[in-house]
Amino acid sequence: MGSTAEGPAPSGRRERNPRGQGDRLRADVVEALARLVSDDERMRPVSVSLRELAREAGVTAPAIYRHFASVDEVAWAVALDGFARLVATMDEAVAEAGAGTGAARLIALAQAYCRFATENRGHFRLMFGVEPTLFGVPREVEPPALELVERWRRATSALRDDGVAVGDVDSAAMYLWTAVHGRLVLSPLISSVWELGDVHRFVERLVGEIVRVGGKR
Amino acid sequence: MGSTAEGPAPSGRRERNPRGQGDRLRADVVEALARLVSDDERMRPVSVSLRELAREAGVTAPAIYRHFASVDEVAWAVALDGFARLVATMDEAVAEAGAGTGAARLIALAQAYCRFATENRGHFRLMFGVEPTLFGVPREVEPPALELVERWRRATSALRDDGVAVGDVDSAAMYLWTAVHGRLVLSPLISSVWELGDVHRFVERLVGEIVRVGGKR
DNA sequence: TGTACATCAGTGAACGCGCGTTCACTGATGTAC
DNA sequence: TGTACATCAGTGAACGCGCGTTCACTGATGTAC
Repeated sequence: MGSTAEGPAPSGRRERNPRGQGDRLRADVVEALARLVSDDERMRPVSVSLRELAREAGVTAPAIYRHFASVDEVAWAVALDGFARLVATMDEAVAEAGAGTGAARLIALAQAYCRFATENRGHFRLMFGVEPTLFGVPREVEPPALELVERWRRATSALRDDGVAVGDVDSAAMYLWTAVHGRLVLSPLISSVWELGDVHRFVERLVGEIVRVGGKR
Repeated sequence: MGSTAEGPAPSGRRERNPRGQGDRLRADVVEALARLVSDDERMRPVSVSLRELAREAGVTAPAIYRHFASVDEVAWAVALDGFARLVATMDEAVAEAGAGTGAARLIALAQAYCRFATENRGHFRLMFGVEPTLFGVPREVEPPALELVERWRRATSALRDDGVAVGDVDSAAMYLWTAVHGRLVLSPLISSVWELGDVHRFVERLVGEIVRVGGKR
């Protein structure tokens, strides 16, 4: 799906793709939707029209049909792209922190998760919409989510490298993920109330508590 | 705002309201939107048209304008109603568990939160939309959210009644709320993966961990 | 090397539809005298 | 008690608009002979 820089990309007139590479429009359309959905200016709801999407991609509306049956399909592609990129980001973060302790790697993983969420709000919203549907079409969200589950689980069980007795790995991983995710989702509602510092400090505290509960072996 | 039973209400023809009570349509419209947004059959996205809303309320479109300037306003009313009802539900649950320990009351509070979320998915989605906007209109979400914050805080600090040394109340309350909320939001994605039992067991475990970390005084 | 043809990546016009919004109206109910 | 009037709670028709979708088309580029 390619890396989708969600920055302020130009949305002017496109130049036509060369012969063998019509699929490039597909990627362009996915990027266009990601841009629209994460546009802070307009703060639009998740609903986007096919014509608007075409405009953003610099193309006429019927051209979309060559690659997607509907806007729903594009939204699904954006979500899948988001999962792939989030997993890649988390893997990179863990690899970079490879030299440190297991706790350091877990913190790096969680912080990568938070960074992705704040830097790719459009993707994040599409991926984790409260409903198991995107634009009204039910999707099989679990398979991509499984990749995430695996990362949290691995990083949590790696705490054992420090000699921490992590009891139930699944339970601890779940606990960490849900707390981080909930904090990300709730933060706009309560940012001014609960002055717990930024998300990264929150993550460090959570991991610290898990380690403390587990205790040293 | 009245109690909005989100059940399968009839949406046929309305009979006109008597003279002094035109405001009853206002409540009817709010209920109609809550019904539409939480309609599992159609699983519609958050976007609803004013005409569709009018149909659901059994009224013609212009009649909406007497009470609301736009669908956004109705959505906001639904969200506010949801906050009020959630707070009321939590208060009731705590009152009912009043005889038990502080931990029991905290568990009752959290479980009431979960019950509301699963039984009022439409309200819940509107209240906690990832974006701090409803239908594109930015709203002052923090004031109603403050009521919730206060409840979590009070119930958490009440753990002291059991002799539990709750360190930083805000921190513990935040931790519990975000974990519960995140679990609710993520559950459709991972329900089959993480077999941690139902939400209520999850809540009990979370509270148990807080108590364990705090320890007895 | 030239030429006919096929394919590809879209365009532009057109359709019928539901939308938000306005406006003048209707008819039931209350109120003043 | 009767009657004129005001108000209230909506209706119904109409507007212009953007939408999703279809269709025939265009013109550039590759391929066969």
